Amino acid sequence: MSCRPPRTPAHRVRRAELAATAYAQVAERGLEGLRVREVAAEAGINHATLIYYFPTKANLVAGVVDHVLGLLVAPAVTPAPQPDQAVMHRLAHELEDIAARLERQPQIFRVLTELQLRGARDAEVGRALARMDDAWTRFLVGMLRSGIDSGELRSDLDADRAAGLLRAVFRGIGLAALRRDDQKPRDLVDEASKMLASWLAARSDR
Amino acid sequence: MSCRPPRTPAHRVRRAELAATAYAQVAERGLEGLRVREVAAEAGINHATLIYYFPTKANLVAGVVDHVLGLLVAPAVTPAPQPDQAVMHRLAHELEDIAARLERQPQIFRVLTELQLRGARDAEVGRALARMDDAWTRFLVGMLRSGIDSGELRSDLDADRAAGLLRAVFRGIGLAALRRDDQKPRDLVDEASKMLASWLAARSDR
Amino acid sequence: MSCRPPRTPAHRVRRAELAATAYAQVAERGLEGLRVREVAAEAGINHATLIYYFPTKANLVAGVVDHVLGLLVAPAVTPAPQPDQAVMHRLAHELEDIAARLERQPQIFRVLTELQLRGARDAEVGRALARMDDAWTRFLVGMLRSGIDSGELRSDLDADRAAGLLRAVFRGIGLAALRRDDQKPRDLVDEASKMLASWLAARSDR
Amino acid sequence: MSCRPPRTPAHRVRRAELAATAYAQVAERGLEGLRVREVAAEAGINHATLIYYFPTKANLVAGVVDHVLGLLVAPAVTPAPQPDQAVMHRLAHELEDIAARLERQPQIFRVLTELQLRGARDAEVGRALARMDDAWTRFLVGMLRSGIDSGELRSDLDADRAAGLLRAVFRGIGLAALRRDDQKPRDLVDEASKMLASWLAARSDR
DNA sequence: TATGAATGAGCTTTCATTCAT
DNA sequence: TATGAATGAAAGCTCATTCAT
Repeated sequence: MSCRPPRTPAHRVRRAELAATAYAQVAERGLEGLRVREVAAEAGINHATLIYYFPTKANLVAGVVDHVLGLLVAPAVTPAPQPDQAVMHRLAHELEDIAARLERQPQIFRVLTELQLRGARDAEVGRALARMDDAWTRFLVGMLRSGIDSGELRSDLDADRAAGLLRAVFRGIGLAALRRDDQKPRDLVDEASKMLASWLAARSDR
Repeated sequence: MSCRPPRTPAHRVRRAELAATAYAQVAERGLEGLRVREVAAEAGINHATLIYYFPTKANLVAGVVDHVLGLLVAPAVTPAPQPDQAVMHRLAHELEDIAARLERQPQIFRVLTELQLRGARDAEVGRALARMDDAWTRFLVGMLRSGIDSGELRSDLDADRAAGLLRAVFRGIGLAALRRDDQKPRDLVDEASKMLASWLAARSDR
Repeated sequence: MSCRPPRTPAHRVRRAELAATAYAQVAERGLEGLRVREVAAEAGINHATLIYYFPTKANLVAGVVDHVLGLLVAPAVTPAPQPDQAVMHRLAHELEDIAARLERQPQIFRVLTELQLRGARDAEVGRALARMDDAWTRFLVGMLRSGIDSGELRSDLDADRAAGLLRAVFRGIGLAALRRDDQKPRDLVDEASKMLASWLAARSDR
Repeated sequence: MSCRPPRTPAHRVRRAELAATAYAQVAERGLEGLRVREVAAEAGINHATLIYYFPTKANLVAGVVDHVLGLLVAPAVTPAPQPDQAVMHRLAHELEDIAARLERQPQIFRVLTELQLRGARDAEVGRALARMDDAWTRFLVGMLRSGIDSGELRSDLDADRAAGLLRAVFRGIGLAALRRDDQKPRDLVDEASKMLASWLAARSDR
C-alpha cells in the first residue's frame, strides 16, 4: 500500500510467470480452489513474496484473466489466414483453432468458464471479459459483412444476429471440454463446419 | 450423523424447499459463495436446523443438483409435442423451451454451469450431471434417427455426431445467459432455428 | 424441569439399563467420547427419551458412576471369605477378585479411572467416588486391625498407613488394564500376594 | 498445511513454551477440556498463531506428551545415585523422586493418566507412552538383575515379574495424586520403602 | 526483494438441550 | 412416555492479509 512495486521489465516477467502458475492452479482446482499460498509454493517462493507482486488475491485473479486472454490471442496452431481469403475458409480456420485447443490445452475453456461465472459478480473480471467478447464480436461481424458483400454468403443474412449465433456455437463447442468422456473434438468441429457451411453459404445451386 | 432424520413426506418437502433456497443462493453468489448460514438465514431457520436436513454441505449441494435437474425436466412452458410430430417441429420446441427459460429463469444456466465445473472435481456431482447428459443425448439421438428414417432429415446424417453438435449448440445458447448485455435470447433462438433447418432438413428442392 | 419423572420400579429398571449402556460407551470411547445421542441409539430409543430418564448429561454420568460402583460391590467371582477367616486369606481373595476382573471385565478399571479424573473437577462425581474410597479404606483398616490384634500381622504395623499403601497397590494393579500388552494379570497378582505376605505377616520364624 | 514452518531453534523453543501452556491447561481442565483458543489466550497470542506452531489439535496433544515425557526424564530433585550403589538405595531414590513430584507437581500424574487413557484410543499417543513404559521397564529389570546377581536381592526373584509389580506399585502411588484429601505422600512413600525392602531384600538373618 | 510470524474474520460442523405434539 | 424438529453456544480449522526484519 505504501509503495507500489515498480514496473520494470523484470517485474513484468515475474508477474507473468506467477500468473501462469495461478492459471494452472485454477485449471486444476477451480477458481474456488485457488490459494495464494498454494500458488506461491508451486512457484517456489514465499507467499508474502507473491503478495509483493500481486498485493491482493483479486489482483492475482486479474493476472489469470490477462494470462487467459493472452493465450486466446496467441498465434494459433496454424497461421491465421489473410483477411482477403474466403470467409468460409477463415471460419474453418477458427473452428480448426478451437479443435486444436480442445485437444492440446482444454483447460483454457475450463478456466474461461470459471472466469465468466465470476465476471457476473466481479466487475473487474467482467469488464475484461466483455472487452474480449466485444473484440471477438466485431471480428466476426466484420468477417460476415465482407462475405455478404462479396456474395460468398447468403445475402439475406443479418451479420449481427449471425455473429451472435456463431459466438454461441463456438462457445458451446468449447464447453465440450467440460465433459470427460465426450466424443472426439475433431468430429464435433468437422460436423460444425458442415453445419455452418449449409447455413451461411450462398446457395450457388439455386 | 448418528440418527438420520426420517424420510417422511413432510421431511422431503422441507428438504426440497431448502434446496430451492440454496439454489437461489448459488444463482446469486455462485457455488463458491454458498454459505450454510446464509441459506438458513434466508429460509428463516437456524443454521443447525438446516444441517438437520442436510447433514453436510456436500449434501446441500447434492440437493441443489437435484433441484436443477428437477427444473430441467419440469413441464416446459409450452406443452411438449408428441413423439409422432415432425422432428423439426420438436427441435423448434426445444429451442423455444430454451428461449423461454433464458427469458424467465436465466439463473438455471448459470447454476448449471457452476455445477458442471464442480462436477469435474466432485465425483457425486459429476455422476448426476453425466446421467442427465446421457439421457439428453439419448433423447436427441432417438429424435434424429426417427427423422432420418422418415426421410424428414438428410439421409447422410450421422445421428450420434449430429446429436453431439446439437448439444453443443443448445449449450452455447444457454451460456448466453452468462453475458449481461447480450442480444435478445429470442433473436438467438430464431436464428438457430434457421441454422438447424438448413443443416438437418432433407433438401426437397433438389 | 416442570415434572420430574416418577420413581416407580419400572422407571428405576429402565434407568439402570440405560446407565449400563452409557457405561459401555464410556468403556469404549472414554468419558470424552460419551454422546447422549449415541447412547440412545445404542439403546434403540430416541435421544429425547433418554433425556426423559436422565434430564442432563451430568445425570447420565452420575448414572454411570452408580453403575460402576454397583459392579464393584457386586458379588465377586468367588464367594467372599467370612470376616473370621485369616486376614492374609481375605487379602488374597481381594487380589483374586482384582485378577478376575482384569481378565473378564478390564473396562471397569478404565471407566473408573475416567471417573476419578473427572471427579477432580466434578463435585458430584468426586463425592460419590470419595464415599466409595472411604468405605474401602474403612474395610481395609478394619481388616488390618483385626489381623494385628490377633497377632497374625506384624505388631508394629500402622493400620492407617498400611491401608493407604494397600489401596495404592491395588489401584496400581488395576491400572495395568490400561496397558495393552502387559504381562498376565495373574502373574502380577501372584507376585503381589507374595509381596504383601512378606510385608504384612508376623515373622513367626524369629 | 501447505508450507510447514521451519524448524529453527527459536521455533522449537516457542513450540515448547506453547506445549507447556497446553500442559498446564490439561492439568487444570483435563484433556477433554483442552481448547485451542484457551491455550492461545493463556499464551497471549491469537489462536491462529498457535495453529501456526501446532497445525492440528492432535499435534498440540503430541506436544503435551513430549512435554510430560520431558518432565519425567528431567533431573530429579535429588541427584540420581550411581549405578554401582546398592539397589535398595536406588529404589529408595525412585520412591523419593515420586514423593517429591507428588508434593511439588502432582499435576504430572494427573496429566499422565489422562494421556494413558487417551493412548488406548489414539495410536500416536499410545506409541509414545509405550516407548516410555518400555524404557522404564528395562531400567527396572536391569536394576533388579544387578541386585540379584550381587546377592543383595533375593535369589529366587524373577526380575521381569518383579519389575512388573514394581511398576504397578509406583503407578499406584502416583495415582494418589488423584485424590484430594489423601494422606501425606511422604508417609505413603516411607511405607512403600519398607514394603519393598521386606519383599526384595535377601534375608541376611536366615 | 524476500521472509517467517502473526492476525482476525469467517467457515462448517458438533452437540446438549428444549419444545410442541 | 415418546418423538421429530429446532436451537445456540461453542469447537477446530482455513486463509487472505499485515508487518517487522
